[in-house]
Amino acid sequence: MMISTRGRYALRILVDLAEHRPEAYVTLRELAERQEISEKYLESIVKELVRVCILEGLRGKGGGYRLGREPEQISVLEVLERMEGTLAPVACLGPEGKPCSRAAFCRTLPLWKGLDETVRGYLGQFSIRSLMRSDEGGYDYVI
Amino acid sequence: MMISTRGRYALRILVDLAEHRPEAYVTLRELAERQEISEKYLESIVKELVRVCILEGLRGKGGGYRLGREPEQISVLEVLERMEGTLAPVACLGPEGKPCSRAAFCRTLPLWKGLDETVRGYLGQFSIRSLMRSDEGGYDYVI
DNA sequence: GATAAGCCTACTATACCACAAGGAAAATAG
DNA sequence: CTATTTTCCTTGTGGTATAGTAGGCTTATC
Repeated sequence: MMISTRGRYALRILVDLAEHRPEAYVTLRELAERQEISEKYLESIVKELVRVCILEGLRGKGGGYRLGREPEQISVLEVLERMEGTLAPVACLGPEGKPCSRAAFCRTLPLWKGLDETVRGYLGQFSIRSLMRSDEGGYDYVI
Repeated sequence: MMISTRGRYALRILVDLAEHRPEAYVTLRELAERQEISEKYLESIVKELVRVCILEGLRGKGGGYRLGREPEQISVLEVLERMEGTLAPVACLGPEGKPCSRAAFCRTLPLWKGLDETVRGYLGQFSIRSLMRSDEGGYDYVI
């Protein structure tokens, strides 16, 4: 499986926050219940999103989490790359990209480079806004 | 990492076989040495490729492995799907696709479906032939 | 009889995944 | 000031998958 729960849950709670009371703070408990995700596990995901300013956290009563930017300013690609570490199909294209000794004559490297570009190009088209139900971009599913 | 060594090694040895003496049988030892892959580990990969008739094995002296089809008839997508089990980005799109209870209102499912189609569309363009070196003289065994 | 695939079990080592536990720190209400 | 709320932070844990390693036995071919 290419996308782990960390990336998937992150997208889901971001869309949830964008759809429910965008300026208010929503508690972790409320998010976890609505999305049917373990509260403690979700905490570790949300922590990362706060760290990179995609989310804002507020402590104390009336606190919780809200989006750090407008939904259209949050790229699906960025969220997934943050949460997954990398989306690169092979290690030599990853962030720690240690150059492979066979790279000069590797028959498959161009294939992986193209795949990487294809995936990033696809995911780069979407924002949290484009995943929302209210959006008119063809993702309007009837419940 | 999205593509494991099983898929990557499989592609590499298929291209290797396509480039070196396409009609002859090549021993596992020769393949392993040339591709710098552990012989025992490669055995498990090759076994699977024989099982699905992408490779042909011949026992005894003069035996080894050769392609079971022409290089242009072997799809990169097929090889990777065989070796990786699935390329689906999320479990609910995989082969054992257990339908998620949230599918009806899932905001991200269309995203994953599109990603799956994008990846399969990209990889479906390539064959083992298209990964072969064809610009320099020595290795170009065009059939 | 040498060679080499085919098949089998078992074992290690590492890493990541999906979560759980408990407490510290900060904000707010009374 | 105290109690409550809620995030923030560190640590641990069981399970699964990856990437091998090791060895032996069978079968087929030259």
